[in-house]
Amino acid sequence: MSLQRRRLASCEDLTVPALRRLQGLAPLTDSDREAIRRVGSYRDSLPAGAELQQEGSCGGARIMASGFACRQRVLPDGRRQIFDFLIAGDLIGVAADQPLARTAIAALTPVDTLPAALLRECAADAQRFPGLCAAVARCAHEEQTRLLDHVVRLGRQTGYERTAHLLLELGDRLAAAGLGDRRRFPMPLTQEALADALGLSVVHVNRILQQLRRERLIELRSGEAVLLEREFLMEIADYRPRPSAAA
Amino acid sequence: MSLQRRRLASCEDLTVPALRRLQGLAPLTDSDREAIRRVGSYRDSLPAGAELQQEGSCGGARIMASGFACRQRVLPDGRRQIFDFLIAGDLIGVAADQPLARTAIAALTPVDTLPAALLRECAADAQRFPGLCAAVARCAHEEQTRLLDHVVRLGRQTGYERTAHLLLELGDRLAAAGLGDRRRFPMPLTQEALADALGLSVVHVNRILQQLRRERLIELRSGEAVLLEREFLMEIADYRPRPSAAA
DNA sequence: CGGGGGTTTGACGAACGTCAATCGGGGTGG
DNA sequence: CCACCCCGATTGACGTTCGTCAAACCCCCG
Repeated sequence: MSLQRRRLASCEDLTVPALRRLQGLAPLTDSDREAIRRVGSYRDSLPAGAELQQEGSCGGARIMASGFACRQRVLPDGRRQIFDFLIAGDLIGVAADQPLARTAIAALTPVDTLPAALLRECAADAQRFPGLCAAVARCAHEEQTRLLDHVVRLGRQTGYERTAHLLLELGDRLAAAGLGDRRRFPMPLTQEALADALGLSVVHVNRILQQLRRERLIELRSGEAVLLEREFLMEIADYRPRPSAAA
Repeated sequence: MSLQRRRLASCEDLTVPALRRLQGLAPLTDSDREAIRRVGSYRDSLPAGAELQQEGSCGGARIMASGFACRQRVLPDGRRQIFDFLIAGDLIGVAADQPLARTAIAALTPVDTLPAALLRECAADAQRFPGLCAAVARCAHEEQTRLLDHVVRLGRQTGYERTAHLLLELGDRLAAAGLGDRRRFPMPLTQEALADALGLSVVHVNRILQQLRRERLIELRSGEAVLLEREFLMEIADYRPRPSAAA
């Protein structure tokens, strides 16, 4: 495995996105926060393309600290379908019983994860870590909600609508993780990754992006996306942010 | 609501499909079986088109006794996406916490359901009803697994492959519920329902079915489907039955 | 004998995929 | 510093899949 584990200097705290994310899902107590902070002493770095988890087997619990990954399935003839993207603050293998949690996971960019075996224990102890438990449940919740949206996108929207919808969703999620805001956020995904998520070909995704640019609805360059006309995009895509609760 | 509740004559036992189905999911004890049988004293009959549940709100717990229903979402412009079909023996609103369980449910044919509030309580009491609990969990499990398969179908398979895949899945499920076998089973779904599940237009579904018929891979008439070349269809659709466990 | 919902068919156009070539930028070795 | 290279982005040409419109058909049922 091309995995690199490093002890962290205390200055670079990779638990920040996770804290921010989980706090957005449920109110956290001090002990909740402390439990999350404790997992931040090591990180595992993986290169783009690495497989974080195989389908079926559920690896150890982890927190995404940086980079982009995806849940995916690869067909025998090489076709790939991406179920969902994973970004900083997302939990892996904490609510490990459901099928969605057992999909294969692959790194789309270089990825840092924090091994979080502790979290799994804490998440089973609702007495001492009420906020953490709620947040973990809500995270699985949101994943499933996104999967439902994904089905509608793939089944009943055009490529143009799908693309707009996905960009809006990514913007909201990244903003919730503290990476940029809903209008402007990091977008290091290749058009191939987008295509495999949207059920389109790379060439067609490229043309759709060109069109969105020509129409001055988005900008997309050097790893950053700008949604110039966010409101209009929301209409096009029939995008309605799902309530994420908490405060 | 166009709901009709009737007391049942003891001769027509509508719990049979549920018993058969749940037994296939987990070994049942006598008390498990008894709990299931007890819900069978009333049935609610709904006509095709009726809404069993609205999106978001999770109605009372029920067991599908007969007929076909579906989980669905309708877009503001009228487009509809079907997430999953519900058949005899399927549980509704028992594992009510996950988003998938809170989708809208509509009857596609006349449907009988058994009000099963009792079941929800039993399913929370793992001491007295171990098999029931396991079966309920596994039912939710299978639903999510089917949703993942559905995403792959919609995103990465052609209409032809999708259709074959869905027919195979329906055959396996109906056989597990004791309705026909995997080669020959009831198929009262309209082509419009198939289209809304497969993300295709009615016309295109019709042409795909015509082709499958011309190629002598299936027969489909008067509410019954026959998979003439099941093995070959499985290859076409890259269909692999998911392990359903138990015995 | 109508009527209505579902199915089937044809004609046409739009959405999307494939193939292939080119372009462009960042990294790397000389 | 520069040439090279590689991966991803872009573009054009062309073919297929799939959607839409509209009409006909069929069957079941009242």
